[in-house]
Amino acid sequence: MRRNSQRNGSAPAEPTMKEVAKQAGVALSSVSRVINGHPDVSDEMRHRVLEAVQALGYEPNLVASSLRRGSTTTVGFIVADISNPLFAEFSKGAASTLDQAGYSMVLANSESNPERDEQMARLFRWRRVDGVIMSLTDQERKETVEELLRLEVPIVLFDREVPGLPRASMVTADHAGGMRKATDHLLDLGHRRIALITGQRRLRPTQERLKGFTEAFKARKLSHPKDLLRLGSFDASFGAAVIAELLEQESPPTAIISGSNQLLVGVLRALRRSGLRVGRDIALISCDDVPLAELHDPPITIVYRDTVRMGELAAEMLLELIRDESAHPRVATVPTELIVRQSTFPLRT
DNA sequence: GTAACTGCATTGCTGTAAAC
DNA sequence: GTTTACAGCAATGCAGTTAC
Repeated sequence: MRRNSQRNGSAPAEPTMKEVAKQAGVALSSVSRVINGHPDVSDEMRHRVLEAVQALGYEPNLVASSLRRGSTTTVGFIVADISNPLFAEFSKGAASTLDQAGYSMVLANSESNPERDEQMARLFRWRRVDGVIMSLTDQERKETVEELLRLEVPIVLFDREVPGLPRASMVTADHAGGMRKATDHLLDLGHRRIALITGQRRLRPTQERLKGFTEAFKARKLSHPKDLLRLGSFDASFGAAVIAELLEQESPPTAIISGSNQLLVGVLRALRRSGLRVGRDIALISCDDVPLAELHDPPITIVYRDTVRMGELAAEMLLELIRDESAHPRVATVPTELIVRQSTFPLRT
């Protein structure tokens, strides 16, 4: 249990606050006040303590501090895929906000495995984190929801909705609005055979995107092409398989909307295999701005959302719930924007 | 099986000294 | 005598370990 290993007979001992107090000739509580910037400390006391701190090379023990405070000043962060640039940006925004507030972030990768969502949530409960930010792979999985209910700390969900969690806020994007803009853009260009490929139907972004997609058709009194809807997964492999299958159809799509940057990879692979060129043979819009979309030749039109800001918002909302037990959970929605690039074109009839 | 102890830092409360 | 500023004591947190 002791971290002062020399007391166990091996490496050099790390000085404790008690030793600093002894060296400075003051009480332990005075050292604590100096270390923590308490206002009721004289300059002379501060000087003596800081001198002892320097002489001994004392560094605060956060484990001991957490024990006394009942707070680890740590936030757990569960992402579905650590290699996804979307989550990298989201994490960046959250980490920077948490850092400014004196909190550390512990990142866990669920590998888009719903069981790991549950395991990571349990691990964070055991670690006594002060709050959790997470992007659930399956927002309806019973075991995961039960584990989240056992977490007695505030939660902020990224783009997911789990009814019944008492202290859970949500940060999301206007997916319906973004999809409506993307669909309108393609409809304006004359496309009618528009394929929508996105994740599982039970996930909130999928439901919202489907809503925006169908509304765009409805507003023009057109029926949306149900045979071109493919809802199943955000994986590249799903995107590739679905595009290969759609292109085999008697009446293939003239335009595709890909629901994620990972799907986009699969979509592009399948299009390349089929010999179709984006922006010339088939129009393509993707969701979320990643380097692939911008650097692709031609650059790909995207539905943009500020994921760094989403991360910042998630952290701000979590800190609100951590600091104020009476604070009510809330939903923050960031706007979406269509960034038009050369991957779409007027349909030649 | 269970009570006592351990690690280490924080904080409420109290005491003391100095200033007015 | 009262107020203010500051310092110190002692209780406290909790999970693992040790002693009985």
